[in-house]
Amino acid sequence: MNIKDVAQKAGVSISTVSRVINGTAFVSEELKEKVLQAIIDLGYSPDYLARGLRLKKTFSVGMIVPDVANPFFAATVRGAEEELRKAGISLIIINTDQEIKEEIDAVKTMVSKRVDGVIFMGSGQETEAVETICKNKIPAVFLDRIDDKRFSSVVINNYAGMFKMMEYLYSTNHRNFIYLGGPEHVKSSQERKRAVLNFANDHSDIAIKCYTGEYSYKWAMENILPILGKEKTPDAVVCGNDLIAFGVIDALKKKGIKIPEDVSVTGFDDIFYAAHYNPPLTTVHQPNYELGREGARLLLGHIEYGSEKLVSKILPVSLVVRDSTRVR
Amino acid sequence: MNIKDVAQKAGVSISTVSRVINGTAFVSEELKEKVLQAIIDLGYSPDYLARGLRLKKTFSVGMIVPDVANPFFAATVRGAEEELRKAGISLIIINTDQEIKEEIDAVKTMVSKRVDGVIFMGSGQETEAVETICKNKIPAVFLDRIDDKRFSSVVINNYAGMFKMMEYLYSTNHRNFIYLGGPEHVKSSQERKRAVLNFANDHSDIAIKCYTGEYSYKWAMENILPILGKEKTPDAVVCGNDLIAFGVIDALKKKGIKIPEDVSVTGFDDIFYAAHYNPPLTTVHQPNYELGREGARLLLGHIEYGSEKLVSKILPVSLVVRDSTRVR
DNA sequence: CTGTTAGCGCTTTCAG
DNA sequence: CTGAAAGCGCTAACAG
Repeated sequence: MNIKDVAQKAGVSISTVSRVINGTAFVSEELKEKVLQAIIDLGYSPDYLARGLRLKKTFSVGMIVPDVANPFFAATVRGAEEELRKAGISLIIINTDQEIKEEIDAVKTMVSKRVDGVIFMGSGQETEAVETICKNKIPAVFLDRIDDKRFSSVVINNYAGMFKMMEYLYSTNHRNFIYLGGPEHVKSSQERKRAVLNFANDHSDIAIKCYTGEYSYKWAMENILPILGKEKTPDAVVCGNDLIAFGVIDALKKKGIKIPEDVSVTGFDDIFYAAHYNPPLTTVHQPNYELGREGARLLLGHIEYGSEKLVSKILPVSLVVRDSTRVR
Repeated sequence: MNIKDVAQKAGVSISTVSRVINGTAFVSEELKEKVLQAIIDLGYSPDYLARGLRLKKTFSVGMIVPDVANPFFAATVRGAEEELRKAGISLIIINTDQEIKEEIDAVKTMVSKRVDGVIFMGSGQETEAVETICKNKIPAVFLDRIDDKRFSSVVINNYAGMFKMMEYLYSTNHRNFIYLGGPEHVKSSQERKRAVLNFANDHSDIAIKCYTGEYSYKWAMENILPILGKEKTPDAVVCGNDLIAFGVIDALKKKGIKIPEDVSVTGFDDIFYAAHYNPPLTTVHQPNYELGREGARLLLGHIEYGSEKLVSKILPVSLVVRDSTRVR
């Protein structure tokens, strides 16, 4: 079932069929009618592979993401897919678990698939992967991670978010902090930590201890107690993201420590569950869905208009005060 | 940059290059060496479009899913992607929000993209979409929805899960129920409701009222209070899924009704947040990740081995008792 | 063991 | 306004 069959059935040439499908040239009403009818009769649908081969376009973009099962990334994927679909482009996703080898493989796959562009949410150590993208001149936009002058990116204002959080905690009389951050090599993680540190530096009455590890529930769960063991109990445990905060909360609760009565705990991301956790989490809201949308839009700009203009968009965040913190 | 360039650089014919890439025939060590070197020097990677056009394969499968941003589906997508990736196949996802029109469009896109297969999580009313899949002879497996004799499927044992829940509640002296279920036309929803009804029928001392709507937090939140207004307060509100349960919990809490002291609330799905909700939710655990994996495996069987054998796999579920229910 | 060649289904000159 | 034909990059006969 191909364009030839349609042409035959309609009694025209294949070029005519192509022309009515794509509207690339005028075709007399009469022939157009016949062709359209033949297409319906045969249930024909054009082969995007062949078209792509010819046009050097695949009408698909790849999204490289740490883990779709993580609610944080899921929303971003959804935003991107929706925006792309509007433009008639489909989304291929690959999960990397932030592993460098997987990221490289993912990019190679994208290259072979000849995707029209790539949306990349990387580990922050994706140098080889990035080089491959560069070498193959694939339009790409980076989300909330690396900041590489050669690419467009959209990032969330991690620094400002965490700074706001510190301001709030300070204003509610928290002075003694433990900071539990994400991986050292991840951009967002660095920014959040930098904000905490800078704020602390500006206030001589603040005491703070920083630990970094993974952006995960499990890591926090396993490490907060040992850490707490060797520090004096803080006023607040400030966490690099909500998952870490959840781990901290659960570990502390199990230990009989009350939140927020004994210690305040804060997160970052405001994933869906944050509002419903026990206790509801004070955190920084970030527009994940928007992140995906904006990324897709930027990429579309590069693809459709071949826009060479690099854009770095910064999405604003906002503080959400709930019940995991209290005035001291 | 194509196979011809490589051939030229290596001083061999394109077929030789093709042969070393695909290992489809013996090539002398000498030439193989040269070709491999040329590939590296040029940074060549084969064009899957062209290969696909020739082979009539795209090495990609489509996954049609209501909403990746929904944690329930996200895990399934992840499971499928992982399994598929192992087999060198990539995953194209499309969100439909369970809208029939979107489902049909999604299938059409898949047809045009000539995906090697489709994993479908539909609304339950996807007849036209299904017909299109049939007509185009696309290998497909259905997940947790429709049960159509023409396709393989993997479903979660919804009936057994909800039945277990009712048994548990009955054994803990709940007699008066309100059931808040998902959409009438969704298979999983029907099964869950059927279990509730059957159980109730077998026990003359049970009183129950059933309401159905959407599998969503919002719907539950908006509807539970009006419903409660016209019924006498039940021992338990049994919900079609966790999202509904969350909505119910939040609505009741806001109204000052205590859970589980005043009324027990149960969910279904055991999404990540269920364990951390306030209160932690008694629910039925289902293996979402496994669902995706199994679906992918079945599909791979159909694609790779052209297996015509239809398989219907039923994944077991288990009851998870937490703190949103109490013995009465 | 290696090279030549014919398509896969489509778009797009180039003629008419 | 319409058709014939070339060619996108690749694989797989077929011939040597």
